[in-house]
Amino acid sequence: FSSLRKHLMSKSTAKYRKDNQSLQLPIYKHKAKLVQAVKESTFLVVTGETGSGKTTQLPQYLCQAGFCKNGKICITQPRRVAAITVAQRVAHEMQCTLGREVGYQVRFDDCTTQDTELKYMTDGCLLREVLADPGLSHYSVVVLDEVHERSLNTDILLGLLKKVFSNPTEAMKGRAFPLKVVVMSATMETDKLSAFLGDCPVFAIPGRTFPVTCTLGTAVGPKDLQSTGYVKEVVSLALDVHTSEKAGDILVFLTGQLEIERACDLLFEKAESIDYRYDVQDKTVDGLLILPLYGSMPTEQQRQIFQPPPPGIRKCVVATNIAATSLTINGIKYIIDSGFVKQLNHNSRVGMDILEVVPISKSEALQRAGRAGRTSAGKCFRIYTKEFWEECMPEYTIPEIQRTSLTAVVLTLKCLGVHDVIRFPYLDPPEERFILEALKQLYQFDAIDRFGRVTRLGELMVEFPLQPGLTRALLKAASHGCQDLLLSVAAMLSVENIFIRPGHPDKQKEADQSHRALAANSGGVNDFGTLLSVFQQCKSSERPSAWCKDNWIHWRALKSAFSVETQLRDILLRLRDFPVEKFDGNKNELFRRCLCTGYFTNVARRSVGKVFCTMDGHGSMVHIHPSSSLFDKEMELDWILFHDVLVTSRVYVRTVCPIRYEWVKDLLPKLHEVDVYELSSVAREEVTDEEVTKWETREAAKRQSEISAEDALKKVEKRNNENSVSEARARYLQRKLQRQQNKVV
DNA sequence: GAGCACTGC
Repeated sequence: FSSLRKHLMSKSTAKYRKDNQSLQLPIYKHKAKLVQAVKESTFLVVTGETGSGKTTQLPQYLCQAGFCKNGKICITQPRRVAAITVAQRVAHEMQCTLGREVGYQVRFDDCTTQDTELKYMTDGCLLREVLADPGLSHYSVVVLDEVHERSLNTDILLGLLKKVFSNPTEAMKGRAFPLKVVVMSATMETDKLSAFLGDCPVFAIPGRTFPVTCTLGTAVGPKDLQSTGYVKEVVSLALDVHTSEKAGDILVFLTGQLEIERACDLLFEKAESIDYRYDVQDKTVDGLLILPLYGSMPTEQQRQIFQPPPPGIRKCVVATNIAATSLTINGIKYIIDSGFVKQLNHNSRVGMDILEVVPISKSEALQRAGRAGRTSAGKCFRIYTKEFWEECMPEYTIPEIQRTSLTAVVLTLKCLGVHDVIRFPYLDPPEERFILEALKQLYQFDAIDRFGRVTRLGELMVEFPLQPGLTRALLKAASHGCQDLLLSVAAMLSVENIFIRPGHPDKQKEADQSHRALAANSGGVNDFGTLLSVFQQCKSSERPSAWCKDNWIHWRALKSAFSVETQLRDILLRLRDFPVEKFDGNKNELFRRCLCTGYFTNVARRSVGKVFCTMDGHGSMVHIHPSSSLFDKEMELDWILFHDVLVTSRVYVRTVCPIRYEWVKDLLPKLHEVDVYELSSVAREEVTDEEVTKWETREAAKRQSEISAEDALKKVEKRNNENSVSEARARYLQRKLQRQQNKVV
């Protein structure tokens, strides 16, 4: 006994010895009560601002309290880097090797072992795990962190966990020990969270941040909702701060690469004209270091941002929203907030995703301001007026689940046995038409049947970390034995843009020329083929990174495409269980036919001149984007298929491939045969066998009067484009006009 | 005749 005791004691002192830092964290005082709270209830909401130590300490407390005896403790994060860095820190604090007692799991990187007790992972990873093990049998505690960010995956996990306990499934009953759920969030909306989880207890931990004084401005009012004139304002404000405020770095929030480059140019121009001998009040500041920061920037260049500036020099980082959550820059004391953000919204009226500039929410504005108070008191200068704050900025950002396409989510839920996807317990339910649209698309892909039940194909599809359309095309290819072609194309389409297009006109020409050459080398007939060829050329080249540089291709993006391709290939090998179909034709045609199977919702036919009309039931008028190899060849085309849509001065389709009508002839009527309201009634309730027979009889009757492809065509072409796509375009044009006027002044 | 924020599997 004594030796065992000794062993345990040494374990607790060596393994869990705290350095002074963690004892000083605000959470430490609440340790006993927190552990008690977790013991006493199934759900617990823990709130605490940045600096409270909840992410690093709470899991350790639970581990020490014996929660690891039965199973692991997992802590989810919305981002990869966060999962990895937090795990590293906790492993260091517990003085153990990363990957042993403390580990992390993110896509492509599983750093855990059988013995891992604390597992930090991305929310997406846990969701995949739930698919394989709905009872979460390996875990004793599930901690959802950063819930206030409302990431799509976290929202789904939250609903699933609630559902599991409101109506324990077989999987849960089979558990040997109870599961505990801790939901951690910054202070906002905690009442709502607690109410959602059956009025569970809320535990508040004080944060350790410094006060940030905020001031409103005059540059942007309610009338300037679409204005882009704010760049000039932001620049002059930054210079004001620079010349009148004490030492401390500046962080400016803008919306995109272009805006940032323009602001940096302006800043550079003006900062050069400052005479630092006389103008600057704080004599410790001798100059301004201007640094742009956005996601597609090379990683090396991004790293520069974190270097402390030379003595006497003030750093001014001009960034996108990437600096709001993903990256933390030390030493920031001043924030300049434009009040806008670029956001991808799904529009179910036209069935398209539209990237647009919108005002940020009040909570987001607070978040931005908070970036100035991490190490000392700070100041935040907002360029918008009080009226703008009150009238144009919503309280909270609309959660992702309410503004994205739900096709993949609905399929995941269905595969988890959630039949009624409309009445699933969402913290914030998405609009019903978003769900119906998803059901319709899944039906069209043959992933679910008319009764909303997952088909064999749907079960296969859910295994792939891809957009459903791409998965569908890939599985079609696999059944024809030509998966190699689609594997690389699917990988290329699911990573960030691989074509580099620099800002300087000379280099732009050079890059465009390289890209055109790449398209021509691949046969020059379709953009999907170009992607395939780029993938193959780079992969077989002796020095792939050099090859990318020569051809203006993002090496970082291509590297991830290689990993994705390997992963997809592994999944395909593991499944192997799909029907094999014969096809006698050439490979090029087969390739494009497979694409049609996944993209028949993205088909358009040329109507007048260079304008194409989509066949998705909305009849939107679209143009081929100038970056496409088919641009300027429109008159030779009839039917096309495209990967995505971009709304700017026109509605553009990108990544295009010519197809033949015969290939989609049998698929197109699918777009019109199913009535979403029919699906809706099916979606709401479990279907009995009796009902199935009833439906099948009806369906048989329907099939006789089935709508022909030609009818579908006529139906679509009648519609015009008076919808929100043109609204979005009008907004873009207005912005452009204002930008031009701004330039003239 | 070009204007793609940020995540994630």
